[in-house]
Amino acid sequence: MLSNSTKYAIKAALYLAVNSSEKKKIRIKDIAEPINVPKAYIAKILQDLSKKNLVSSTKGPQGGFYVSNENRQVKISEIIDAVDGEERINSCLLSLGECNSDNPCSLHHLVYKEKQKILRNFNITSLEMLSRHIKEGKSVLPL
Amino acid sequence: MLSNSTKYAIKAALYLAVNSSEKKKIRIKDIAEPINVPKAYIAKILQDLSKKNLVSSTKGPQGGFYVSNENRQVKISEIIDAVDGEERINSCLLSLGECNSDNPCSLHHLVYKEKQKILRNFNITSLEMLSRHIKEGKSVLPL
DNA sequence: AATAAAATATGATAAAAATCATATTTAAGA
DNA sequence: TCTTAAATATGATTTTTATCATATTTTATT
Repeated sequence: MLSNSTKYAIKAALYLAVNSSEKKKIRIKDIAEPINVPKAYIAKILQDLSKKNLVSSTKGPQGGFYVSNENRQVKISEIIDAVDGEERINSCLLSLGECNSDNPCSLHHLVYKEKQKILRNFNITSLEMLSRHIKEGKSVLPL
Repeated sequence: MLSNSTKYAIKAALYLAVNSSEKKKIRIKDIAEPINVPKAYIAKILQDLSKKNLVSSTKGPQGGFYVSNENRQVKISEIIDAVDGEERINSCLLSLGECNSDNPCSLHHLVYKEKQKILRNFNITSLEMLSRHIKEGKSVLPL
């Protein structure tokens, strides 16, 4: 459902949402370790997210990655789409080109309602909401 | 969510459910073309399914693959588990080792109810049910 | 201005998944 | 019993994904 890269992207973005701010930037190496993702790998992913303005960064001494107040409104779906592309998560389970209620693949009716709900949840849930959740101890940022 | 191999496995099993019987076996090459999957690739997958008694086969002239009446009761989940392993579809979205309502990852509450429903649908839906669906024109076996 | 600390850009390597090829085994039919 | 048609077993190749490495650019600090 989600690629490894997207999982890492979400973990990193959430880590930043919980631990960083405009005034508290975090260096690659200080992100990689707590979320347990190879440094060079998460660097590349964060660079992508930064270029797409989903997280923020500054170069040079005292630089690093962080989430701005704008970034806090970024939705989970935006991160997924940025890393995996919109195709992947929307595609038909059996790879039927146009799969919808008028032309459903054989598994369509087993999943489409639930899939719609999940996608909707991704669309309405922001980094801010999840980071609050984590800070309140209601969920866990893995590894 | 599903690997390519599992998609092919489901397509092939459904093709057999619709078109084969104990008396009408179908050769690899006559399956591969209509479902649009490379011959050698679908051969390997069907051999696996056959070894696990999810579809049936006989060697030699007049041989081929088919679904027995028993096979018709095989559930979609059995095919998925046979090809991808049970891990894949059950695993946490963020790869949290033990992810459940007591120890939820940050995305858990966005997906778990819907995921349970989908898994349940896979557990209760048989090849027979889907092949009837297809024969009635209510859904489409892709490609 | 010079230095050093950070991200950035680019690309190389490794691992996994998908795809392809072929020699072997089995069983029907002549 | 011989031939032939089929699956089976095994493994090679290709493509994609994940991972690692490094030279370049930017910017704060001295």
